[in-house]
Amino acid sequence: MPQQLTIKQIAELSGVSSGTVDRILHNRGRVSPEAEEAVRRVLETHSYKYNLHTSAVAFKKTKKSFDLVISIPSSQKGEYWDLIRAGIERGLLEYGDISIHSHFVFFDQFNSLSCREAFESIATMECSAVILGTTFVDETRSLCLKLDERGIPYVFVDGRIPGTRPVACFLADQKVCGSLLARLIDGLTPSGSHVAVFLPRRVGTQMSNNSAIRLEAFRDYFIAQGKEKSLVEGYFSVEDPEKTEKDICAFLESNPGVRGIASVISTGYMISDALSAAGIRGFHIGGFDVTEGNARCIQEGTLDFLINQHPGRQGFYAVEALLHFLLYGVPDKSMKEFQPVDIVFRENLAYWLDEI
Amino acid sequence: MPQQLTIKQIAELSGVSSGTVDRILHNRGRVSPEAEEAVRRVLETHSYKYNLHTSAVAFKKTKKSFDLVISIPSSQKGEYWDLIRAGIERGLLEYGDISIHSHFVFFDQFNSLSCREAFESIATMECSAVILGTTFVDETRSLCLKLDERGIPYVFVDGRIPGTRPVACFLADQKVCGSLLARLIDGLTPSGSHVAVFLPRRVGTQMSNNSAIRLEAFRDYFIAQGKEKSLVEGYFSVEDPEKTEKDICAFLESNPGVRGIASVISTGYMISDALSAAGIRGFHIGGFDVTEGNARCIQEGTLDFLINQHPGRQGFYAVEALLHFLLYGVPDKSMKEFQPVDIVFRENLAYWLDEI
DNA sequence: CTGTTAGCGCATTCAC
DNA sequence: GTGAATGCGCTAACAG
Repeated sequence: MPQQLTIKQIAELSGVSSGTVDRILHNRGRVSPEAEEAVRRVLETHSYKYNLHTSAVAFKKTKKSFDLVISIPSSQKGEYWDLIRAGIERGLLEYGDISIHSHFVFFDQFNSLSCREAFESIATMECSAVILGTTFVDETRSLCLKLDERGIPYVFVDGRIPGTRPVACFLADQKVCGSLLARLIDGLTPSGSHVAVFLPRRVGTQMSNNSAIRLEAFRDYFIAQGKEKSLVEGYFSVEDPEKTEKDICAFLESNPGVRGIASVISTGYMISDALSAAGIRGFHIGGFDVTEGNARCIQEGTLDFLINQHPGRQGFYAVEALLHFLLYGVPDKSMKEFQPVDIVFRENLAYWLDEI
Repeated sequence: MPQQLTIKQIAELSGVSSGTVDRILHNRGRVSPEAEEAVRRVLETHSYKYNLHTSAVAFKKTKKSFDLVISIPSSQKGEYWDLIRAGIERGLLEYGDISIHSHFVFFDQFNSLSCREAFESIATMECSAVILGTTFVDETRSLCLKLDERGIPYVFVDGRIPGTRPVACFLADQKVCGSLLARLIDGLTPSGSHVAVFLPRRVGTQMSNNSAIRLEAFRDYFIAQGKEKSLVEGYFSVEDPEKTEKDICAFLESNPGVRGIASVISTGYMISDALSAAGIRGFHIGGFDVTEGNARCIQEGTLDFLINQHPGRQGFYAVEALLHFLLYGVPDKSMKEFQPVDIVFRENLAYWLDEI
């Protein structure tokens, strides 16, 4: 058990004061080269592990208070973005001993104008840091440029935007998601049958970047498998259960070879519900994320599996990462951008239920 | 954001001192009913959230030092129990600011006598707490009774023993493990083919309890599926690659319908390696845990999937749970006995590689 | 039984 | 550019 040195001990060993060691360890500047050299030499043979607890305690003294602005899509209770929101709230609660004022600005994930408006209001807002749900690329980039100018740090949840400089981002590797979706639905369906991948039908909206990557990886899997099983694409309305049902029934009628259905978005339960309502059985269905609707269908047995991006954790980590940066001025190196995805069947659903 | 009260603030509000509030909040006794009543009344309208950081800092002052005894099976590097050991070490390191002396006592997981010897030596050992790998039921129970008498707390990793009183235990739900194994291997193999479940062949050892439960759940799955796919059982030597190869080749020759192989223990990679060595292809294989050997085979593509019990996390949590109990005198309510299992394919293997 | 208080390790302030 | 001093909230020891 190697004895952990404290700042004070390092100070003694190197013949400087603890204040100086602190300045060196945290790159706060205003140190002479000699002092730095002396401390570096001690650090070569001894290890310093910064103590989260005492550090947090000491920070409290400053009574710093942060204004966090969080802008993510609005969402029904128990749906994807609502789970992210809940994760963010958990983070705020967990770090409740730091004084944080949070301000949520929601926008419509299917309406770029609504996002633009939200982001424009944020651009001039007085705040310490921002958490952004990355839905619309151009709007996000435009806001980030302004935040960069103002020196306001930001983190992304559920995406990454090229050309921006976030403190951190938390998302699932969408290629992995798409491949797993393909692999699992392939496994569930008999050889020779067809597999359908379903996309949301929506007027005037382009597919989200995440869905596009998933879809590509999904296709790649089937291409790599050769022509053994063919892939067809369908669209379904996510606005109205009756329209969904009509879309899906029509599709399945004109594609009789299909046995497996994969949804690249988190509203797969709507497909299950549509089939149940129409009294159709015998299809295997896979989707994304342990949302309220999906969990119900898994329990009912009308949905076979989910790829879970763990949205709550993404939100939680976003808060953690941002606070770390606000407190220490540097990103938390231990945090990983790509979060693991869980594969969820009925058997192991229970582990994730307490998040919805 | 509801303002969190500190102990001092509660003390002021209820007209007692902070020491008294601390005694009440942590059930340390020696308080008058009146004081308790006054504080309870304040707590009805205000919320107190105990501050992990300051608490941890304050504890350091006491310079309490704990002697932990950890007794788990010995294991090759990168194998199952070695990953648990590594998780325990990570825990000890993470809490390195608390002074902990750890003492490992390894035993042979296939030799109950070795376990008995190890546990008997522990029974009289001077220590603050114990972590036990639950391999042999009778030996463990016998030790726990003695520890109970001496008031020494203990936690289990990888199991649970009826009739004992551990502070916590960390394991995967073995029924879930067995069902998932069955479901996944079923999905990978064509209908009409057979599936083999492989058990370790070992002289004079009964199957471990975990394996037995997995096997039962595995069988149950196929029984519930009807007779569509039949299940056969095979045994393989885990001591010597050549014997393994001979066992498996002999088995597959006499069971030509088999297309899928499931291992109920974490040495599934030996099956993959045996098939590779024999130049046999075309089988789907599933096993347990992201061990070194299994991870390699997943990457090579000779093993299809793993059910990962996350052994490192189990070990880590064991340390956390024990320290929590040692410091606060009560079990950490937030810790769950059943840990989630991960389903691992080649696509998402990367997330777990840094643990081996 | 109760109140008071030292000090855990660190971040910050402020004389020097 | 530097170091001494302060206090974050809590635990435990101790004096009453």
